[in-house]
Amino acid sequence: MPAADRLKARKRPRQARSRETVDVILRAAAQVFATRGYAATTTNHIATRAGVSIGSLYEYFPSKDALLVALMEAHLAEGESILERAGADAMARGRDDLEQVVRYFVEGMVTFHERDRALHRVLFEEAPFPRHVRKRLADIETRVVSLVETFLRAHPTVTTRDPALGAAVVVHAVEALTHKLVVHATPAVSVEAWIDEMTGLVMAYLTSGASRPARAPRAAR
Amino acid sequence: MPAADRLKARKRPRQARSRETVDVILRAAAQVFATRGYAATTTNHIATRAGVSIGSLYEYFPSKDALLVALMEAHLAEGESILERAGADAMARGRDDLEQVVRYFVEGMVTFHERDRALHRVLFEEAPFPRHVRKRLADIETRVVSLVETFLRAHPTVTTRDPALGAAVVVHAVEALTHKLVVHATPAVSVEAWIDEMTGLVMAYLTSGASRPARAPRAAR
Amino acid sequence: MPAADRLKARKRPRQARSRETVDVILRAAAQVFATRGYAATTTNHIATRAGVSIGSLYEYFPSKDALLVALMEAHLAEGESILERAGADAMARGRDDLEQVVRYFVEGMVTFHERDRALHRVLFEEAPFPRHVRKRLADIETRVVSLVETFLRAHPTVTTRDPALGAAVVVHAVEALTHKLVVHATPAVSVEAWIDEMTGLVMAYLTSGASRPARAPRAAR
Amino acid sequence: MPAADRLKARKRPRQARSRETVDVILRAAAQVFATRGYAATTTNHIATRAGVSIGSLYEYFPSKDALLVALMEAHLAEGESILERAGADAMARGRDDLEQVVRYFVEGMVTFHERDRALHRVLFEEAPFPRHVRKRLADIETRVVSLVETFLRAHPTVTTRDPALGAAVVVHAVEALTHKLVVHATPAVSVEAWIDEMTGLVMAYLTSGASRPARAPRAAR
DNA sequence: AATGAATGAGTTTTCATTCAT
DNA sequence: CATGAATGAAAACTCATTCAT
Repeated sequence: MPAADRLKARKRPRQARSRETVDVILRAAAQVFATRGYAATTTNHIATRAGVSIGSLYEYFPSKDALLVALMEAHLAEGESILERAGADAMARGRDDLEQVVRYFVEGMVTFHERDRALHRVLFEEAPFPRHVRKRLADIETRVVSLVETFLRAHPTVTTRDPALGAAVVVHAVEALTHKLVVHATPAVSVEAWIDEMTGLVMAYLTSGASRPARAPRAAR
Repeated sequence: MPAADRLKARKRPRQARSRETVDVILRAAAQVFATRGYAATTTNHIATRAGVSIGSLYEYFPSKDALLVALMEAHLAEGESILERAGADAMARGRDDLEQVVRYFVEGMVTFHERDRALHRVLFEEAPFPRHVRKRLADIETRVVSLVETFLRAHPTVTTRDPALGAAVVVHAVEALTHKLVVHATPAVSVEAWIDEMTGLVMAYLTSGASRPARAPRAAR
Repeated sequence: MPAADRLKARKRPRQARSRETVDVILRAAAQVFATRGYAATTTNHIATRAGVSIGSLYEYFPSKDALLVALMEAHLAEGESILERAGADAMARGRDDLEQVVRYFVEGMVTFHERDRALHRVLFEEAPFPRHVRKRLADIETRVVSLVETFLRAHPTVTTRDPALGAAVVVHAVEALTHKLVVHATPAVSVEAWIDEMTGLVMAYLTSGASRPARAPRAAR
Repeated sequence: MPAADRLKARKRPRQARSRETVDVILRAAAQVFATRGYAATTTNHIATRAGVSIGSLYEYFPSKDALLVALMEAHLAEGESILERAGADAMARGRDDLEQVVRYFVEGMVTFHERDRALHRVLFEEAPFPRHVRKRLADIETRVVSLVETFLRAHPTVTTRDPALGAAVVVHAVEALTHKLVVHATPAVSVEAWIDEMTGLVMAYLTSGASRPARAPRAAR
């Protein structure tokens, strides 16, 4: 098999039966990866959990990593749809209320990360992804950043001087804080409080005239 | 061997020669883990790179993971010392200048993450750490958070209503953004600009009267 | 299924459509075996190449090796008919011309081997044949040898003292040299030149009074 | 591992212990290949037969085929030394006695093939050799052919018109007939009688003025 | 202490074959 | 009869770890 094909799913299943099998396998893979972590997961574990023979698994996925990639693709697709919905909601509620828009964005991000904490953790912290999947991730992030940038430019309340940089800070800060919240759970703080704080953080940043020109280079370390 | 000992380094080497060997092995381990990733690294690779026999490696480290743990310990120790120095610098320059303090903190964090990007990445994104190491990490973070909290409480300029929550947001935001910056390098933006932005973000947050009481619970997802 | 039946073709197909299917499968098998070699050939490759489902293939051939046996049977049948034709030609042109007879025999052998070099190679050099197929091969060879022996006894020009032994030498020499020529192609020499040489070799042997009584046993090795 | 290295032996063993291990493994491989055939042999069979762990086997041979290649190399080396000795013997006994020289050559070939019939059979009839090993074989054959050619040119008794072609015929005929004799054993005929016949065959060919110019092309088949 | 040969449990993966639809 | 999804035994191979020297 060409090395390049080792990450793609193998068959477009045609019969209903096999589409079911693919689903069962993917669900099992999500569970097992999430529970045992990437390294400790074996294809046999997944097949067993799925109640399917190891042969059937390889019928549809040519390697352990192909399963991971399939899972990631599904996860990202879900993430995009969640964020789109958040965007639509924000517009509906009125684009004038900056804080409301920010809040929807933050909530969307949290929802996305919460969907399946454990799986998310494996996908983003343990999995050895190939270049093209990492690229896909970066692309999505870039797209979100430029959407936010457009929004910032259009909005009168925003005082950020460099909207491109500002958008990057907002998106990454929210993404990273959410990741932290969800993945390395901080049990002391409620999800709602975190959402408030993130909203506050972003609002303060956007309306405080931050994003100033750089000062003196930092001292040698 | 009791399972618990499998992660501790085996010998406190007393003779100079032994200490050298341990260093050589650790340096080799850092390089190989960073280059090949955790899973693809074998103990034999490390031994070979270190110019030491596999037997000698096991003389000092009882398992592959013991190497990783040792590396992490060293990395964290370095991190702590960097942040301590940043703290001292900040105090020296005058605790009144809030922005300067924040800036030192941010710079310290960036310095820490930059030390060895590739190794940092392996340690924090790929490595399967045991409970007690994860705990050690969380403890350090908690310590830093409460230091920051104390500082916030003491500082008159800070308007944050809930200093505990505010400290957590600040520490995690800076940590997470720095991680993002360093590990998933964003080549378009200079390190200096990022430091400015993070400083601005934190300053805006701390001086804007954010950290308000929570509002209505978010809609069902 | 009794093990003994695993090598026989499964159905005598009676309907025209079935016979066609069998042919398609056999042709595909010949191509795939010849191209990829025995070990690297899978029954699925053959079914795909034949444009037939794997289930249908097993409808007609109970195992991978049954395909090989069927191919061999067909190959041998063809070989026998080629040699028979060569024999008939020789008789027609006059049995007195010993050289002409030999030449026809040699040409027949070359023709047989040339039919499908690649398949021939797989069948005779790679394939793991069961006892009864190997026996079938040996039987054919024996039959040819005894035909040649009869001819040698009858022919006045032949000086060979032990016609049985002589016939074996002639048949095996021609067979083996032809095999060499065809399978491990010697591109420098033309097929025609080889035929001449083989004819010359056999003629010289048959008319030189060779096949003498054995001499002293050879030295210990 | 680079694909190219998968056929080379892995380690030059340095310690005496490991050289022994390599020998044990090779001997076991020869036995198992010879007994079970190429396809039915597994690396575990070989390791078990050798009384060695599978890991040790892979310590020295990176693949099943690497074992086969090593065996072939050894076999060919032995073959060359046998034929060299035969050549030396022939020269010693007097280069004038053509028949004696031929006989030594034939005996050398038989000795070579007889060394280990079963292994020889596997090596030459079943084994899927890579290009470079096949090349090595062809090279040796070519070398032998040109030695024989030189001899034929020098010898006054030889009437062959085209010594290059004649040499090829002689070498391949003897090689192929011997192969036939030894591998597909013809139990009815004694080895000594075969040696006599082969000697007679070659003598007749060399002294009969064969190797004539080609005649009319053979009829279309 | 150092060496490196030896170990073998454990993984991934293939593919001939079966059988429900 | 045809289909192709499902099966699972079996094979190659790896690598953390041990231990005789």
